[in-house]
Amino acid sequence: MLPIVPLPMRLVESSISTGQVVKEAPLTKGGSLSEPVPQDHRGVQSKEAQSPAPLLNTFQLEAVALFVHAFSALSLPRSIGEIYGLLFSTPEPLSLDDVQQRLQLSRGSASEGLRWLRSLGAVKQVYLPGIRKEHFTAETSLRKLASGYLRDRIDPHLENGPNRLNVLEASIDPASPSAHFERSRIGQIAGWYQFFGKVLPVIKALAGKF
Amino acid sequence: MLPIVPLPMRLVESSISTGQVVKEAPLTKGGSLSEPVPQDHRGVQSKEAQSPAPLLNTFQLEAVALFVHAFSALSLPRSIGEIYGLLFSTPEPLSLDDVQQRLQLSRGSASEGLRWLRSLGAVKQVYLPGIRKEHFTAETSLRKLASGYLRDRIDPHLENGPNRLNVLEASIDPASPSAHFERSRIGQIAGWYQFFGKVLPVIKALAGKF
DNA sequence: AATATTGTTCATTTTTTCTTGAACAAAATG
DNA sequence: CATTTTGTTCAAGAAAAAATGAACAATATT
Repeated sequence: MLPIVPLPMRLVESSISTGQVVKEAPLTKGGSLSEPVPQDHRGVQSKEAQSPAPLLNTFQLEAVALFVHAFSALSLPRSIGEIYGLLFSTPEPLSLDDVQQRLQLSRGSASEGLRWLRSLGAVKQVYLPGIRKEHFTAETSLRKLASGYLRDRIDPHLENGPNRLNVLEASIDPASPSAHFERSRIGQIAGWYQFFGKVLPVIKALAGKF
Repeated sequence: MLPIVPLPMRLVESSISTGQVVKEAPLTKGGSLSEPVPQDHRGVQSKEAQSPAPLLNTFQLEAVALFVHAFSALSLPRSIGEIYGLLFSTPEPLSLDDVQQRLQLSRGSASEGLRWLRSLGAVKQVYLPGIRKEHFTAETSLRKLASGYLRDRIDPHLENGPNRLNVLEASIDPASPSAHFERSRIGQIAGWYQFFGKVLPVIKALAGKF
């Protein structure tokens, strides 16, 4: 129940404890992200991989593993972590096709994952002159990452706060012996909302320095 | 994909927008948590419900709905939110059986849910003299709630930080043209860890005041 | 305008997570 | 020490979430 510290490991298994660098890629069909091809640290070929192995270098593999793991702390899907990790660890902007091919994702996952990351502000579009495909890079400013996440996933909950408190208040039967207790609970929740209203801006502000 | 603001609604549907108080309880078999029985705001009968309807009063129903919703923001299962919501909205300590019956949960869910909440520090055991069953109440101190959550779900990730950075560092091929870029990325991540190391204590401290 | 390229949507399938309930363990009672 | 009461565990089923891939839309190219 409730994996406190989930350890996702479908595409890539981090070498964090072993020292080895690469494990396997148990995909439905596809091949491994690292490959037979021994040491190949070319950058990113933004067009087509020609013969056998479009792959990730060891740094990219580890980065992907790291972000999959970190994102899982927020219960975000593996594909999201993979995409962000790849973009984060790659100097050049990548296209949808690049992402899809290198991570062996479906087109749908790559598209929706990129869209989600973009809407959060975790991925930026880069316009390359003379190139039709959209390209993307990772946003690495903690301020933007944090505020995007908080804005999309937390703020909406807080905005409903006052309304929710009213509903709770209205649900109290004044004739009930527990009415007093219930009102005190509402006060408790109101305090929590205050707390979040105070602390979220602080977090966003502090994040600006990193 | 990724419900930004999920709206769980299996047992209880909040009346937040409509003004009505209670909807339905589409359980596999069980009945509604509120009942035919019109207005019944008795407290909590800590022993056995005699005839037709062990139920929640309107305040409890709304509280359960609120916490199910709030917990879903953290991707916690509905049963957890229900249990916490019930304990939060009930003056008297409740036993495992109380919880199970009132929320129409399985024994397993109630037991594991309570255990998880206890381990987090969100639920306290209350020893009642002369009563064998363990009884529980909700912990409402934000400091305890927040620090328990952060301790269990976030801290472990941060503790691995240095190790993960080493792994990343080791994965860089110094001969690669991207080695410089990769090192800068590692610096970036190191900064993030610093940030969390700074901000988490601040959060815990601020929470102490609520 | 026909064709080719690029990107999104969404019904299905697959995977993961949650819930259930019965079997089991532990502790107290008579 | 047999029995009852209380609580946990875990295999199996149900539900929810995520991934897939083919159909579709939108845009650019010739």
